[in-house]
Amino acid sequence: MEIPPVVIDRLPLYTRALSTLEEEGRDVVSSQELGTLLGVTPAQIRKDLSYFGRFGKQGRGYNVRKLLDELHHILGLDRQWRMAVIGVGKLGLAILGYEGFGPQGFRIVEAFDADPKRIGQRIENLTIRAANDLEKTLLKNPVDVGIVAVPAGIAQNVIDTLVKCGVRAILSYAPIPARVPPGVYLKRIEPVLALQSMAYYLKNSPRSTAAAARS
Amino acid sequence: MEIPPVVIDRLPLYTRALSTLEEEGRDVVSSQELGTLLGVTPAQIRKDLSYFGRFGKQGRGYNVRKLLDELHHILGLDRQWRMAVIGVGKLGLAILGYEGFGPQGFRIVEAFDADPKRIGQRIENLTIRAANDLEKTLLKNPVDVGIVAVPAGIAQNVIDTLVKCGVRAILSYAPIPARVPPGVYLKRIEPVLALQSMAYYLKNSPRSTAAAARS
DNA sequence: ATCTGTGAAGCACTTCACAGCG
DNA sequence: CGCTGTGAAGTGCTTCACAGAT
Repeated sequence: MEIPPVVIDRLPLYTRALSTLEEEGRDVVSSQELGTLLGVTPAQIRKDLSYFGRFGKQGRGYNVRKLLDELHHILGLDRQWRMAVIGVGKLGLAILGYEGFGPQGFRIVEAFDADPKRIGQRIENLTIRAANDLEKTLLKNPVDVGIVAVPAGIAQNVIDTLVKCGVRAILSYAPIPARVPPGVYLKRIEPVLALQSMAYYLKNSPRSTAAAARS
Repeated sequence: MEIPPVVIDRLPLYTRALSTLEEEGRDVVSSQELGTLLGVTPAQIRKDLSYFGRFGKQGRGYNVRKLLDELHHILGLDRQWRMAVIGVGKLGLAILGYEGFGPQGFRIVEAFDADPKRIGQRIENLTIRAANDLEKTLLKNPVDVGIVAVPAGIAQNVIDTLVKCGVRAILSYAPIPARVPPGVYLKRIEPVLALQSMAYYLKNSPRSTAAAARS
C-alpha cells in the first residue's frame, strides 16, 4: 500500500507524545487525548495508524508501550543511524553539540570542513576531517545521513558528492532549493523562510485581542 | 479572498530565487524557468501569483525586479522586523551569530536567559537580559517575533509569556507540540522529526542504484 | 457506555488545458 | 509563436459518521 507522505511526517510526532506519556507512567491513551496533546484530530490519528495495522482496543484506547514499540519499528527507530556533518562553522558546531540526536538513535560519526585551521581539531569526541577526504572516507565507512551545514554556494556540490557516496538521506541547513535524484530523501531546515511566511500574517492580521485590550 | 497557507509558504521561495536571478543581471524569467530552478511546476507558480494580481507579460514572462518588489511588498519584507531570542545556550548562541536574518530584514534586538552566569554578558552587540525581565522589557519595548531556544520543559511557559506580551509570531526550536491561541503564528524547527520521518524511507527503499552499482 | 477502525463524503491543493495578449 | 492567467478537472488528504468490539 502507498502511504501518504504527510502521514509519515506525523508518526514521529506521535512517538514523541507517547514517550512523554510513558515516562509519566500512563498505560493507555485514547486518540482523543493524544489529539488534544498534539493539536491533531482524533480521526486523523486513527486513520494514520490504520495504514499500518490495528493497534488499539475498542472501548479502551491504545496501550502506550505497545503503540510506541510499533511506531519505533515502523519508522526504523529501533536501530542506530550513522550521520556525517559537513561544515563545522558556527552552525556545524551547534549541530555537533546538540544533545537531541543521540537519544533518538541518530549518531554523528564523522565531521568534515574545508578550513585548514579546523581540520584535525577534536570536537565532541570527533576529529574534523578534510573536506577533500569526504568521498574517500564515506566510501570506506558509509553513513546513513548527511547533515549539510556549508555556505549556500557550495551546498549543491556537497550534496552531489554525498549522493555519489550512496547517502540516501540528507538534512540540509543551506538556504538553497537543492535537487536530489529520486530515491534520495532531503529535508531542509529553513528558519528564514519560516519567518518570511509569518511576516505575511503579521502584516495582514489585526493585533491580538490580548494586546489590543492592553493598549 | 482567502489564500491557501501553502501558497504563502512558497512565496519566500520565489523571492529567494528571484534575488539570485537579479544578482545575475537577469531582467525577465518565465514560470517554466523559475519552476525548474525551484523544483515546482510552472502552473503552480502562475496559479500562486494569480492570487495576488497579474504580474507577468504574455509571451514574455515576468520582469525579475518588478516581481521581486511585488512579492516583498505582499510578504511584508519591505520593512524591518524586531525579534527577541529567549534562551542563550549553545543553540541560542548559534542563532544570535547567524548572519542570515539581518539581510532579510529580521533583526535580533533582545536576548534573554535564566542563567545568572550569562545574564549581563555582551554578545553580538546585545546585552543578555534576565529571563525574569522578559515581560517587563517586551511590554516597554515590543518585538514582532520571539525565537524560542529554551529546554523543552519550560518552552510552553516562555511561549505563553510571549503571547501575553503581544508577540504574534514565534519561531520555536523547542521539541514540543506547543499550543498558541488563534491569531498567533508559530513555526517549529524540528531536525529530529525530519530525521525520524526520513528513517522510514531509508528503511523501506532499495539502496540507490549508484550505491548498488558500486557494491 | 466507550472508543477503535474505516468506507464514504467533503475539502484543499495541484495540474490541465486553452483562450487571449504581446 | 510563446507564455500568462484561469476556470475546470483531477488528486490527495482530512473529516465524518457509524458498525462493531470490549
